[in-house]
Amino acid sequence: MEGGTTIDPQGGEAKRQDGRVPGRVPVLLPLPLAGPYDYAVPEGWDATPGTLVTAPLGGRTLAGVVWHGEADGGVAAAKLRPLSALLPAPPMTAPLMRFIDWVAHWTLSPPGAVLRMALSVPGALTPPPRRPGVMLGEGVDAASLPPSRARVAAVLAEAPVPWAASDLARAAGVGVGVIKAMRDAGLLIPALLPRDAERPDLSAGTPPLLSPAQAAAAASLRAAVVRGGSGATLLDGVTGSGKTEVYLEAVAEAVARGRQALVLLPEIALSAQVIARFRQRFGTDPFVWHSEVTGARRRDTWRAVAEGRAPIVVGARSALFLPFPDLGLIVVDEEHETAFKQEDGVAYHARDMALVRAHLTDIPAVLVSATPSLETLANVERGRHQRLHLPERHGSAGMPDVGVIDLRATPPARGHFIAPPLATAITETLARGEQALLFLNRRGFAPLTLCRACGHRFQCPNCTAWLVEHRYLRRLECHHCGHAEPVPPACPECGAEGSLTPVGPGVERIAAECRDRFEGVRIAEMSSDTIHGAAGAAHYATMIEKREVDLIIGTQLVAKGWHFPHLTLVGVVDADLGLAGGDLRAAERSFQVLHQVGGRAGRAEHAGRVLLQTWSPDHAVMRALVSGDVDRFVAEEMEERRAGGWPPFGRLAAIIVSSPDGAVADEAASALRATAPEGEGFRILGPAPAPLSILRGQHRRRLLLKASRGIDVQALLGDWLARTTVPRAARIDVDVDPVSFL
DNA sequence: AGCACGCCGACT
DNA sequence: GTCGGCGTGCTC
Repeated sequence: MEGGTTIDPQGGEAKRQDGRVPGRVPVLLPLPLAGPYDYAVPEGWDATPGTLVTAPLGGRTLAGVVWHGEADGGVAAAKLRPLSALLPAPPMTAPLMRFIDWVAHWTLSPPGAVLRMALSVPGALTPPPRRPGVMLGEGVDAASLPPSRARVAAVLAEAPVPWAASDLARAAGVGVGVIKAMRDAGLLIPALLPRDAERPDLSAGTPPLLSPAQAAAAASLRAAVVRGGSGATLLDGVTGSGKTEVYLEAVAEAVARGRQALVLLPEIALSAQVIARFRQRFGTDPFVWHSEVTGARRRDTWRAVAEGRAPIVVGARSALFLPFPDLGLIVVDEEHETAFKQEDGVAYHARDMALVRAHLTDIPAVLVSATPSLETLANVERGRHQRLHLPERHGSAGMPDVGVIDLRATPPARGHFIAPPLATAITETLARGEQALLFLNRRGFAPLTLCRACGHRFQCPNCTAWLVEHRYLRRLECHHCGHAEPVPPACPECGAEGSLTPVGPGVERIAAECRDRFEGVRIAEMSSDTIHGAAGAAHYATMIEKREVDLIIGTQLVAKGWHFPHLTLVGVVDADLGLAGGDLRAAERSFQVLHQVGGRAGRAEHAGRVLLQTWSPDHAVMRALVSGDVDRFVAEEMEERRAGGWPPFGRLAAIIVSSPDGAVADEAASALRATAPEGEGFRILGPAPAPLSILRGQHRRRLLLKASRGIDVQALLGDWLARTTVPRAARIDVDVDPVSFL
């Protein structure tokens, strides 16, 4: 619709009623600039909002998006440079542009920094070149050819379209060499392959057999998809209650209506087994998106999403910024996982932003978890989310029997970490021919190495952290910055030989202890040090399933995305580990992890057993795990948060000051303290050194804004930071709704 | 984010 | 006398 024009008294340029000036458009570039830049539109070009363009900036040419809203007009017409080109890519939709602005505002990031996440696909903005293939040459007579060439000709006669050489060779049952030779002989002529233009067929899969409870939940979610419009639903139920089947029905409904569905998973849970469930349900692989999808695959996937050819995308948090033209549903599985929180760059929480994108797109969202976050439960209480609760599935083994081992009463022997009751349980389990799992969320052999002669402790040169011994690699590693050094033969401080002592356990050390204690035991050590990629994971899964392993010793990696049918005992080596540090969510998170890893125990016929080694068996987390009274734990935890004004009943934002120079960091932090706003309903806490006060060579200080829910945190922070001048050499990062307090 | 411009140390 | 270190500032 053409807007009428008025005269702009300032600039003298004709301005239409929509605020846009003919021949001038705002363009958002994928850079951390304060906002869009204005460009001149060459005569006859159609540069409506959302159009992907290239534009000159300084000496280079960048891809960007013609933004919505008014051109800023503050830049003189004479200074404008013309757009370089219109990109042959589908335009960005209005809801995605609004989403990008929203995320930028929420996180106090420049909008261009957010756009960068949506355009982080080099090469995808122009269509890929069509790939070469072959067709049958004119007048080629199959009858006159030798047998293998004749078979190729027959295939081409049957389907006279361009074929990729490899596909043709396979179809004809010949080697690619034959195809090549025929092409060289002129029997086959080059022909470009058509572009992928089809949405894959999703009807070949197997619809599941649902329990009545599942069917009811699925019907409810399907109805929400059919109805359209925004609204979030929490789908919860214990492991094995069949949540995945239920939300896959909602996905099925969305794609059956020709729309797209996005399923977000924490990166760690994007295992081959999860992808396989989608394949089984829909008969074809979903489009997968995460940080390790690179190169041509990444480009093709982005393009397929943008062109609407990708009906189902399963991805990690960054998939939230994909350019879906017709998104109909967003599912966030493992909703409680902290891996959804992006810490560096634009600090956003993918679960929360998924709710925003769904709202702005006017489509439903589903949050899925066996142990929902308090944030989500609070939203259910407030009536903002619906809740669908799945009961335990009929005929399933039920919850494992959870017990604590009080380390005060029955401590492990000196230099050991497995207490007698756990050792006994392992022995019994293995004697029955069943498998056991020992969980310890700590990689390496020992988290600290010290010299018995002089007390020297090995510390990271770049971080406030101990170096972790990795015995197989004979290295000391920092788990924060990647620094690594060989284990020295003598103490670097006092020169004593043979005096270095490991302190505390990591999974490697637990494995060593088990090899000593359980004669002939076959151990699988599972951590990010031993499992590389999907193939590695599959290898372990097969080995365990075929019972080539008796004892699994693993980090958090074993907690998710696995099904171990012969596993009946889970031992948690240090159940207190996650509770240290005074983190706001330590108890909640600890409960979630232990609940999840405990869920690995048990098989179809009978419940498994979980043993928690702890120094504080009376802690609320242990009591909740033992009693299985999750509701009570949640209620108590909620009450504590409510009383203290903590999230989800109050709001937090962290202001992180960092500098290579500690004094500069202090100075900047004091400057912020001095200009800190004061008023009703909020407080500024700090500055304090961050628990990891030096990280990757950066000295860090933290301030915390704690506010009641009515406070406009963004406005408060924006104003505060604008008023404050900090030393050049200091960097200020804001993390709204922080998850980590490190 | 790049890229240019701009002032102080080790080289021919 | 220069080459070049990266601090600071700008790009519609």
